[in-house]
Amino acid sequence: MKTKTKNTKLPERQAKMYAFLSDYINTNGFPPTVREIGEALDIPSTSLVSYYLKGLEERGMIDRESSISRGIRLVSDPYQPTDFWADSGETLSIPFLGYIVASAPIPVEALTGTETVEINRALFGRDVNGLFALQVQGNSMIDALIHDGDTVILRHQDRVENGEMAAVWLNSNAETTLKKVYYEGARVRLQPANPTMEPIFVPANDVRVQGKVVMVIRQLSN
Amino acid sequence: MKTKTKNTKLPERQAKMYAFLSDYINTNGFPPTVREIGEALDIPSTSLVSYYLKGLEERGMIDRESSISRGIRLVSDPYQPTDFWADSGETLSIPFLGYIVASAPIPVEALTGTETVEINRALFGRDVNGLFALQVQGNSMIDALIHDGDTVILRHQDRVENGEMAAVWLNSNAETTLKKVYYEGARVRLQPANPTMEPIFVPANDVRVQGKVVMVIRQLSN
DNA sequence: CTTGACATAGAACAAATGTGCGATTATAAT
DNA sequence: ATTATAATCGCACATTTGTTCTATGTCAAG
Repeated sequence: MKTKTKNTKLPERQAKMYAFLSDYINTNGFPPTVREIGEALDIPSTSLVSYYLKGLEERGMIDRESSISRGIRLVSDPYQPTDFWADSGETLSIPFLGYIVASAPIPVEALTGTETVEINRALFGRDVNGLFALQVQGNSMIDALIHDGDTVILRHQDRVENGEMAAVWLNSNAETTLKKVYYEGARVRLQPANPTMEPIFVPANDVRVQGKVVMVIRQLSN
Repeated sequence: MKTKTKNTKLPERQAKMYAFLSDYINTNGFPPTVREIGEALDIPSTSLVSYYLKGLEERGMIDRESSISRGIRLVSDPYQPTDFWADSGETLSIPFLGYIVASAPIPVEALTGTETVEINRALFGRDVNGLFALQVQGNSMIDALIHDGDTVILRHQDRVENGEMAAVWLNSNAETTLKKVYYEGARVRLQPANPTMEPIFVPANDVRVQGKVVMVIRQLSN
């Protein structure tokens, strides 16, 4: 029996819509029309798009000018006409999504914050897409050489290469951790960055990669 | 930044129009309509606005999507968000002195020419003097949660406040290490950043502070 | 004065676009 | 089962909006 693979119904659609809006504005420099949104998200009626749009507006995620075409504005976004990641030449503005704690998955959907982390582009490679920043809370990731208060910058992706450090969600343990990931057939080896610590092994279907760790920044007293 | 009149002088009307476009987009998050432009600039006919718009497009100042409403995009608008991290484009060039290894003191002079590490000024406080960067070699500082290859940024000073992380040279041990420093009378307690590890105690005259750790940056596969 | 490029109106038009509303279906609560 | 609520669909409608076409005005060069 086939189902519609809909685990989350309410926020899912809205989140996708917001993502599309953000993406569209980035690439085009102006917001999409109601119909364009519908086409992109397979919403066949314009009124349904309106419906969702109203929802997003009520949540304070977007801002609209009534009756005017393309009158959508992302509230949480300082709308750079050129790029959401605010690639202003030298500096990258990486959205700061919140905190990463061992006891909860990474808040992927909650990209409502206006906060950003300013990093020099020179520190990154050419691919600066999908980056986001989290601040580590607690010392539970000390085996990844990550300290309480550190800022980690990740690239959102659900698959990493062998040996890359990733934020992974362990279903059975119900926790998020930062480890080097090695796929070894049906199981996955999670290797702490600290070479003096032992790896752990979990079934492959138990890990969910939430993003690849690209950088760790520790700011101390200044 | 401001646009200057170049070899081809931009007609007054078009310059004003470009300014208006920029302003409108920054204010509203989406471009204006032909008629809105007309109203703002006292151009009574839409066709005349089109006329100017075409001119701007031919000059490569704007980009348009034909036939779609508000399909205007500024080609080179250096829009700076004034409210956020103003001046976030500022970059600090921190001299890169070389490598820090456990077995040797920190080099005092910059070695190969003028290598620098580019860091965003926003990440630092106001005092940006005496900063220098070192790259950590080896895993000997793992108790400071510092990984092989990490870049540490230090401020050159020979005295730190209690609890601050510093690069210290231990005379008797003949090694450099990164530890939190606590002056306790005649002796100094060197506390690893990793709270699970035990501190070590050394005579006060045995430690030589080489600099205060201001930041740690770990770059991973990108 | 004539010519011709440039600037300007004005209006008509087709397409694009946001909105409203009734009708239908799904979901959850009672 | 029944009811209430949320989700969904279609479609018509009224504007909004970009384009085009014709006509006119300006002004410097020939």
